[in-house]
Amino acid sequence: MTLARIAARLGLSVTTVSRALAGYGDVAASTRRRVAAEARRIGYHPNPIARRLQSGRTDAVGIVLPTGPGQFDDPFFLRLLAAVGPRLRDAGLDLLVTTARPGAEEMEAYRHLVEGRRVDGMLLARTRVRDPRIAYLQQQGMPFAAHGRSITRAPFAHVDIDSEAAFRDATQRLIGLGHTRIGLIGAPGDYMFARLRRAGWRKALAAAGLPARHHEAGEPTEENGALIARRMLTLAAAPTALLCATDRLAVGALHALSAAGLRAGRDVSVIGYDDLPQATYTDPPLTTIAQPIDRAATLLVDMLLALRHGVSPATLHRILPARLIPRGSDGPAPRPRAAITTKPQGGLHDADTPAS
Amino acid sequence: MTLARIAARLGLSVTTVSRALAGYGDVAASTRRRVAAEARRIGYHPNPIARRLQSGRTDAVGIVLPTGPGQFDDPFFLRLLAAVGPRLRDAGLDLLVTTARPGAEEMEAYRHLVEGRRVDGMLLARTRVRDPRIAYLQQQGMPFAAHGRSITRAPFAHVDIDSEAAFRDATQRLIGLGHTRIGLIGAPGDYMFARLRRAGWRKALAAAGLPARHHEAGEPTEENGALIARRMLTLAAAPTALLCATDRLAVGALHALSAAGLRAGRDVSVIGYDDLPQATYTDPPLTTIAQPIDRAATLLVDMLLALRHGVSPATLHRILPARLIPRGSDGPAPRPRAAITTKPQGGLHDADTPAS
DNA sequence: CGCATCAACCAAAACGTTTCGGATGGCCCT
DNA sequence: AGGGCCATCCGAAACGTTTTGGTTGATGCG
Repeated sequence: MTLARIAARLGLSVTTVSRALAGYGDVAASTRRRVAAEARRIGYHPNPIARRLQSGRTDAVGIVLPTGPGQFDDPFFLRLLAAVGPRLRDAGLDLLVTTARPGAEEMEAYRHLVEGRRVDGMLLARTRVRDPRIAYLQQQGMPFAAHGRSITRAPFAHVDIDSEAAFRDATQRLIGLGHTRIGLIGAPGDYMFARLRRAGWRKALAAAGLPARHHEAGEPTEENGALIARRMLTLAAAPTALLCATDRLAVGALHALSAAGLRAGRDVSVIGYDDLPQATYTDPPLTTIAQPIDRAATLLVDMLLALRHGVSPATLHRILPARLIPRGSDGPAPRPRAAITTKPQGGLHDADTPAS
Repeated sequence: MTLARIAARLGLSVTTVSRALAGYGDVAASTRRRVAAEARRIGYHPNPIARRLQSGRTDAVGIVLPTGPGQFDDPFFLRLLAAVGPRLRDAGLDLLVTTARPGAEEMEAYRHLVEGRRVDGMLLARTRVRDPRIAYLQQQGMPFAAHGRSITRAPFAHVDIDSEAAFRDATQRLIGLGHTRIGLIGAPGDYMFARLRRAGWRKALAAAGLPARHHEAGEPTEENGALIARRMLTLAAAPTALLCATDRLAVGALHALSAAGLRAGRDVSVIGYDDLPQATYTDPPLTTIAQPIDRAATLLVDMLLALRHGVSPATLHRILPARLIPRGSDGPAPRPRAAITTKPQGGLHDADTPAS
């Protein structure tokens, strides 16, 4: 199983066996063949540990999955893993996955991977506006590529989705459908994606001369979606359309609507973001925004490889467009008064009870 | 950053520094303190690669995530990762994640991890009735713990959920509610879990003297759930209850119901399995079966640790109970003829069109 | 014939750790 | 004084690879 074994059996030195396998020119073709044959015969696989010790690289990249309320089964990360997996494989890189709750535990996980010299590259996602992870990695000089932007002094390699444009377009679409009171069910403002989506929504409203009232944010869970939708719908001049920062929020919002006796897509329009598999199967099917996650994953890995080849992070950044997928949960604004009349104050609470 | 550096600075040998840090008794307390102080000062972290080379272990475990149609964003795996992460961390084990489509690519992924000596333990999930991965790992002598049973010659470490009992109970519950035609929307029969759930369903029906008609299986996606439900509901004596092997299938089934103008929980009962976060937010909320995934993850890691300590796989197996979570998608069987009358043959197709 | 050139091979060092088997010196005991 | 014991320390080997800087012997050439 080792070079030494092959060398002994063939009466060669370890050096020659190593160089034969590595394809160096200074070994006779006949010898190379003998070595290759013997290696295949005994099922030789180079010991990656020994190789790493000698090369000083780990050929592994790390990623820390956030766990905890509202995060831990966010399909986004699984999709990212699935997309990033094959590309890393092609590049001969292993993927080390750690889980951590955001906060202290999270930074400890990064330290474990970085200072513990377990990886020589990191992937990170769900960037925050000021992201301590990015600051840390930069300070440690650890190469990394991020899914998402952030506000930093020094540039860093990243791919992001132009979700600002996506939300601007979605908002304009709703405005085009006659909506004038468009609420935003957002995600916490320290997430960069949340901020961008909010900006898109705000700008579209501003451009149309409409006020950006009705904004509330929460961790992107169905529960929060339902909670916030419920609150918005009981407002005096309730929104007739709800733009949601994620599909999970949107699913919750849809639930709140039907519990309140409102028909999504008719009484109130709802648009989400992510295009989860379930989005096709809500009632009505969810109009949502799909992001090119495979493409983003490929780019992220490419950037990581470029960084290892010494390319400066400053040149490595790409913004990809998202795509709106019209389905059934949005539609023309209801006749001005109708929406308000349809919304029964008490009905909300009635409908709430049996569900609990 | 190395032992040698500390040794040089302190005028000690590498051996002594190593033993001081490792807590051996043959180093003076004062020396130990000096070493510890210096290590902290320069931020020493032992190089795991060097350690691995010398110990012959990798202190890493691997898991291969199935990707591909219907699999790739199955929240089950993310939940498993999240649950297994902290336990592995506590045990000082790294987690290496690979992705692969089931089939040839999958076995190659296992070979990469095992023969490439990247891990010294494997976790595997979604076992199949005859599982080539298990056969391979056993033949290679690689320790592993599986989530799920399988039919093998030699015993192997595993945790499983008693989903047979769960499905038996769920079926009995439906029978108790007066249902006599209970369909099963299953998963492909080579998945062990699919077989167990089907067995539970069958046995409960047999015990009640009811026929086990209406069974069809597909990869557990919403789409297949909808497809199969649609087909079953157009049958002559259509089932009044649909037991689904997973929540994703159930979500699809719910969609098919409402598209056909049938009310879930009244006209047709639906029960799922997994308790996905969305399950609370379907319309009506999905009655489902929850599995103790955290507990299973803990046990899996414990088993892996036991295996490393030389415990025989034969003693390592646990079956955990699942728990039915009643919500709104099941209810009393409709009055005998009513159900059939309510189900409009043509309405199905009508309802189908706008959704596509 | 003597020298340069070239093809083919190899010994040894290095990566950073742990561990085996001592070595050293001080102390107590007889 | 001599022996034994103990506390403390250390040299060297080992893990398996890659790389550096060779050596060897044959061939070509003037």
